[in-house]
Amino acid sequence: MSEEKSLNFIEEIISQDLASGKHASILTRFPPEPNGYLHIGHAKSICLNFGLAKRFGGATNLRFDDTNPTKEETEYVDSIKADVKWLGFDWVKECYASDYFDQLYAFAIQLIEKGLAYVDDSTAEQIAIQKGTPTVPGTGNEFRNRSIKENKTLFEAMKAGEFEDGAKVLRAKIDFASPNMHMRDPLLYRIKKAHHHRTGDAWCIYPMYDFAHGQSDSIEHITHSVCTLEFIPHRALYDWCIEQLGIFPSHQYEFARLNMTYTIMSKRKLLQLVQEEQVQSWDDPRMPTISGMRRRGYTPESIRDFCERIGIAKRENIIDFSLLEFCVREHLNKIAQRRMVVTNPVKLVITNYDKGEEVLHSENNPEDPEGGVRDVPFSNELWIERADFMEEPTKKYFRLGPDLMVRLKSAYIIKCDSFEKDAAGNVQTIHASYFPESKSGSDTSGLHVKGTLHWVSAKHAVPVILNEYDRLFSVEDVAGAEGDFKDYINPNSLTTTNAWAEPALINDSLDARFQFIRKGYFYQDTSSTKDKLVFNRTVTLKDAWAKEQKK
RNA sequence: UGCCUGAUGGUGUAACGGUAGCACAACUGUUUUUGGUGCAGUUUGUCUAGGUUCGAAUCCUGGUCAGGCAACCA
Repeated sequence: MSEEKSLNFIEEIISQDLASGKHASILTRFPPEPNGYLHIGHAKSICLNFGLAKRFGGATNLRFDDTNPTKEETEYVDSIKADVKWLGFDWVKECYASDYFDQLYAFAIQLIEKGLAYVDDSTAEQIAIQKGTPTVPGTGNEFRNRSIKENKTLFEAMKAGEFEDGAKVLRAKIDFASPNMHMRDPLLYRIKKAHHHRTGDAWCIYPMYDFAHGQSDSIEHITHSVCTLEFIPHRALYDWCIEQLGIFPSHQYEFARLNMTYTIMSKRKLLQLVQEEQVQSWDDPRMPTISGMRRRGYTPESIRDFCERIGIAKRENIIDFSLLEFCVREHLNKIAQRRMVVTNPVKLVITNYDKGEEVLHSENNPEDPEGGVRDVPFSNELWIERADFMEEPTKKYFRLGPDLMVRLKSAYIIKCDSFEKDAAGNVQTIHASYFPESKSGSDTSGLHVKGTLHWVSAKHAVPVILNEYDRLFSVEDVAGAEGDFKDYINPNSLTTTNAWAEPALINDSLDARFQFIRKGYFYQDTSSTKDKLVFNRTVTLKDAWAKEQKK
């Protein structure tokens, strides 16, 4: 018997609702506002909502919460759809709150007729003052006593465009003494003479979140409406609207949103980074956006795995970025094609190699026996990493140095005989001799070495550009840090370098995943072309040597 | 000094009155033609004070701490 994975608290509720017959099947929804690009926090919500439906045999709607025309754009709608699809999920219906504007308007009229909503002429400031404070009850005002007839006439006039923005609002008549601020006569509709990305200029009044979200859930017969913790105080109002309107009783459940170390999860701040050109775009590979992560080389599988591992609960959390990195490494290790790329090159001459050149073979993925091999040209002049040579090797240094031996990956064991420096004192050329009988795959030399280096043949190498990324911010808890979050931007979050690559990369497919041996996982950037290959580093390899060096 | 949430190793997350488990991180060892991978192992935890009980992370009471709650945003 394998142990079943325990249910999170929402799965617990659903399984009880199904068992008790409260619902025959479930319907969830993912309800983004199209005012920005989706980020990894949304991925958590997407995996939750679609995952719930998948697990319990239900379905999920994609619904755009587009009730604020001044912030929303079609560009965002398109990117959101692309991101959800890329993550591997399909919605049963594509919905828009704006599709319900007529229905929502009718609901408002219904409330007015029940004496539960009124038109208020107060200014925003007056309304704020009259609301009181969390510890002091609100007062309300004379507009609260308007007749049903007058309210209806006024609301119709609002819809007809007879008033300017801000001149009037529609409010629910609930309770100014409520300890829940959201129940102190919340706003239902406001006037905004703005162009909507879908309804154009058909409307000049738009419903507030609280008068759109729950009703949209209800109209679609959403059984379990899952949102984040900050909406807990809204639930009373959510339920109030549904009850007063007598419509399908959707229920809201709340879980803690995702926070991660060294990054931010606020759409507003993300937008700021884009607008102020701290990053290049929404899909800059340093961004925690789904599109940024895609461009950087993260796989949908690894993001889904991550969302599975972080779990769902109600307590605030901040997840180590290293968990995400673990997830992507774990997947990429299994699927990435191995290639050799040298970034900071130094010339290695094999003095006793007189064959000129030969073609060697190297496995594409040691994790995958079926992965096959590729041709790798070898010659007497190679590029190796400068960091792989030390004039005066320290203890535990397994690489090259005077009289030291290493294996060249998939080639031969070599021994360093001498080296030359330039005028500035930098090592310029390393001379070595090779052992012909140590050839990979048919090694009869009996030699054993601790280090294996990657290399490229100098005359066969092709130039590539590497974008190597570091964390976007220099502190763990960016949102919790004092002052402006932009003060913590890591100035070295992007390093672009020129490198030499083995020629196989030229013919590799555009969306292939690579591991550049001993360097990390890389993915071709959207700007990459055959003439100018550009790779983004998705994530480094674990580096035990770097840790050792710090000691 | 209102209301609402919440509190389990460094970080997450389980345990539904009965052995505090799992993952990541960290650290050992081992394997390895990637200082990668794999494998084996180690370290670290129930906010606090009482109470109920044979037995409490779990139930009760008080306290402490953290977060949220006021926008013509969602």
